[in-house]
Amino acid sequence: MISSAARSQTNTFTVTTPLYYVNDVPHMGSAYTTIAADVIARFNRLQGNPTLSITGTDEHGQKIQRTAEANGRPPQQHCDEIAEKFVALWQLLNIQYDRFSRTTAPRHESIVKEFFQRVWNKGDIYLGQQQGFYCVACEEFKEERDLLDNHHCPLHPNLEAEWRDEQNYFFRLSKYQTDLETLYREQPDFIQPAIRRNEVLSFVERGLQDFSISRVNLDWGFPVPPDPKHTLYVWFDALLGYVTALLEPEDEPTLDNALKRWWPINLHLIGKDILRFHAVYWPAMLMSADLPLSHQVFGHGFLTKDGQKMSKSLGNVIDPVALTQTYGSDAVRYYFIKEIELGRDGDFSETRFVNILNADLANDLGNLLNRTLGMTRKYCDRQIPSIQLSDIPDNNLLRQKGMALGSEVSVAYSKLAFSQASQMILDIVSAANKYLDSEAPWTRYKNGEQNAVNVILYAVLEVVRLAGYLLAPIVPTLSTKIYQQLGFETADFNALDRVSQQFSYSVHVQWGALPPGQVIQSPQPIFQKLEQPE
RNA sequence: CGGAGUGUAGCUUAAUGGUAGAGCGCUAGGCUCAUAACCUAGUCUGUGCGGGUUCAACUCCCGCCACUCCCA
Repeated sequence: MISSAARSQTNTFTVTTPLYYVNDVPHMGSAYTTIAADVIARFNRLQGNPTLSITGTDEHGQKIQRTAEANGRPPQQHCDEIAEKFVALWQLLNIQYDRFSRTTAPRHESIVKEFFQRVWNKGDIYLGQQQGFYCVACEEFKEERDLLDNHHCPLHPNLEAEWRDEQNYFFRLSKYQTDLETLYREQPDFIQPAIRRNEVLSFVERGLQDFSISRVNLDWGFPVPPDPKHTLYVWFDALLGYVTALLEPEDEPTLDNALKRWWPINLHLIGKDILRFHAVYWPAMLMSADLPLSHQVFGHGFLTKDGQKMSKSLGNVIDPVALTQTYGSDAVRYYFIKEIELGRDGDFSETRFVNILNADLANDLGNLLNRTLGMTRKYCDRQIPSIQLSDIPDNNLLRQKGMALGSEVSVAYSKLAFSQASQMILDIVSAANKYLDSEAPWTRYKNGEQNAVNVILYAVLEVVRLAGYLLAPIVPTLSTKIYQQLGFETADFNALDRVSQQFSYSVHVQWGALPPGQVIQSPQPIFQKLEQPE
């Protein structure tokens, strides 16, 4: 949960996705993390908070070097090509990031050097001997008992772990055992959700060991400053990519410059597989460098497809590019945000995907707007009915729900309970459909009850407006269409800095922000129904 | 081997020990303002398996099965 304590005084909000490893093209899991991060970033921008959204790519390490070699190209070229694919996917998914941090960027090396020096001066780095089997795919040393009989890593059974006996530089993680335990105790929200926190706690309780932060026989990475024969371990440099990302483009790459505005980071949104790096190693590194810690690490769940783990060998991976090209960014964003509770594992089924989108966005919400605008055009001369808010009785169900909705949904967003937020919004939409049916404004119009018609139509249009506004972090393009058809012609929820001025959160999250008399546009479907694949 | 978690209808999911609800899907009826939509009803007769505690168990206890994660 992002409590108010987890915000800095100026209300700035800094969120990161992982810097994705460029070993392969982006997969659905990366897209999922990034969508969620984009939603919380957009929610903060909508509220008018200065927001910095960070993503990027992690490009060093032996695995990258070897993949590039296998493809017959220099590592940098390989990284460039893959990074480009990430950029393209984020654009396709309508992700609004502020920084795309690449760990091969020259300015990143400056930050890493400076940070390393601080930790070095602290005496937290020493030269030691590391022996063991090394899985290049994991970029980790493995205990022999954890390997399969043939010395293959269980996670990468087609790859033999390599015996290494080498001098490495180590980071004194063990020194921070107590400080970390204090952190987890005093700041219980630091790791979310609770299940992930427990995982980390039991890991730390067993006792932390220093970890190796350098490799020899590896060129693709930054040299260890005091000993260039060694190359810095990929994770040490990758985590610092978050810091480099904070630099303004024109800044000199120094720690001071990086940390002056957006530090500390409010939220690291990650997949549960890289929890330890973010919840243990990273805060310890920051402690060593005497820097304030990030406020929260949230480890979300994994995705399955049709109930099965996705894997290349099974050939059942979701291609996020193809999916988005087929169904559009709003659809993809909505499905993963609404149908899967962040933090729990979730399933993707294409049948379900199409069903849910059609039911929620085309039928319930889209058609609600469409039918109500149609009546507004016919019964109210294309204008939002001119009523006083007080004309809607206190016991009007939509009014009651509508007045409560804004703050309830805000709380849900703040807790990263996106699924709950969208569910509450869809609930009021459903209530509006029932309301229309029971009030039957088409009959009342024929009976000459114009005042009643005005009240009914206003209440329903206002529900749609409110729903559109509150859904904007999730389905910005859809929300834009809703606002424009309601007569807010310049609305564009993909331009949130402007929206937060023009349609301020404090006003538009309230019941009754729809201006009576405003001229509506002709109704157009805001979400075309999707078709089931063959 | 150890530790943690999950298992509810065809699918996704709710339920301080107290009538197992909802949404999607499917079927029928209604309505006619609407994107074959919406509303209502029905269907779906489901708590992984076996014991135990209790007036009462999805919930607590024991064992088993299946799946997931952690074990540097």
